[in-house]
Amino acid sequence: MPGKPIQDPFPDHAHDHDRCVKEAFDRAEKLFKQNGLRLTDLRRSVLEIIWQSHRPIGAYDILDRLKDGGRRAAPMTVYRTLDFLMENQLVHRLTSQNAYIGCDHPEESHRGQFLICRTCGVVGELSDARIITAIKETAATTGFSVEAPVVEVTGLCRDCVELDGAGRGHA
Amino acid sequence: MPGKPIQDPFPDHAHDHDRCVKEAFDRAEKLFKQNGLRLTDLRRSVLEIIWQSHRPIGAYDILDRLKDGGRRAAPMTVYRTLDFLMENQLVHRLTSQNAYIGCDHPEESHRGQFLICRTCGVVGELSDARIITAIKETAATTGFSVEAPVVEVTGLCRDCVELDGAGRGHA
DNA sequence: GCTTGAATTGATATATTATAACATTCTAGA
DNA sequence: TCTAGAATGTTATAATATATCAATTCAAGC
Repeated sequence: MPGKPIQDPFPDHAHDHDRCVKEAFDRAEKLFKQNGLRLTDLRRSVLEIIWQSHRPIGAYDILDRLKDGGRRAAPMTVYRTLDFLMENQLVHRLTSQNAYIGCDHPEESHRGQFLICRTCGVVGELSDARIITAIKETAATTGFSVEAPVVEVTGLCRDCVELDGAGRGHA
Repeated sequence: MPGKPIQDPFPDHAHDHDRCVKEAFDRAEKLFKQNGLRLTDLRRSVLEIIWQSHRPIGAYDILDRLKDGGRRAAPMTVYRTLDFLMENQLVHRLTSQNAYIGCDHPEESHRGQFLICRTCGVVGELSDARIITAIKETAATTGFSVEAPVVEVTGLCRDCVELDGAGRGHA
């Protein structure tokens, strides 16, 4: 069994998730400092909730967890915070899931392409030039100029393929 | 100015839309006959409403038009009918728009890739093997097995690019 | 420290999209 | 004609998202 490559976009079921979270916060803090943004308690909490797993989470689930954490909150609270985090590329919205996922490279402006495991729910983000090129060139044959490609792919992740889609929970 | 190629997936702003509608119905009738499905008044009406333009239409807008047409209807009526039409590939759902669009090749089981013009709202459907291949192969590098790729691309269509995004209404 | 304006958050209401559950009607075939 | 299954009607509600205005907090300059 080969280990997970360094640059593998898809989190292994047995990876060190605490490290993911720590790195996500480090990146966020750096980004906020650089851009003069405020990393408020609310934003920090929402980001933390989103990074509790590699599964997309819905706005109302985020809301519930905020309340569990003792914070007064309404839907607007969550949506506003999500909008802010998305503007700064710390979070992406998966339109096919009505749910939100953390992004591990907020520095670069991008939309990303997402692999969503049907069984375990884990999401991996790609940034593949070949996919984008194929879309742009195909679109161009009909004169269409691409601005915002949405690519969200459901299927089975490496680990769930091995389990033949039996599935099991994990971070 | 070159004319629109025969197989162009993107409808020209000045195309003969009556012909689109007629052909859509011909295809639907053929499909229903072949598969022993019932092309009821309701299904026919919904299909007709959807084909009134090449722009995606929301379920509640369909509902309104059904009512305008003198039909009693509730949201369920529309959603059930949409589900049926989607099962039979006569209609696709655009997840990024929460809206529905007619499909001109229901014979083949497929998901399609969509070009959505930000300005005029018109949608063109692609079936490009290269895009799918790029997605599958990239996914495979991380062991991910693709089942249902969602590709929805917003941008500017040929006509709106020429107008520099000024836009104007049409079928 | 104080003031002030902008950013952030709170709070209330409502819009939009979609599904659940059960009743009734229609239709094709025995 | 009868009947079973398909289709539609009906009512209620869930799930997702936005609009609006008020209150609070924060950072910068005085």
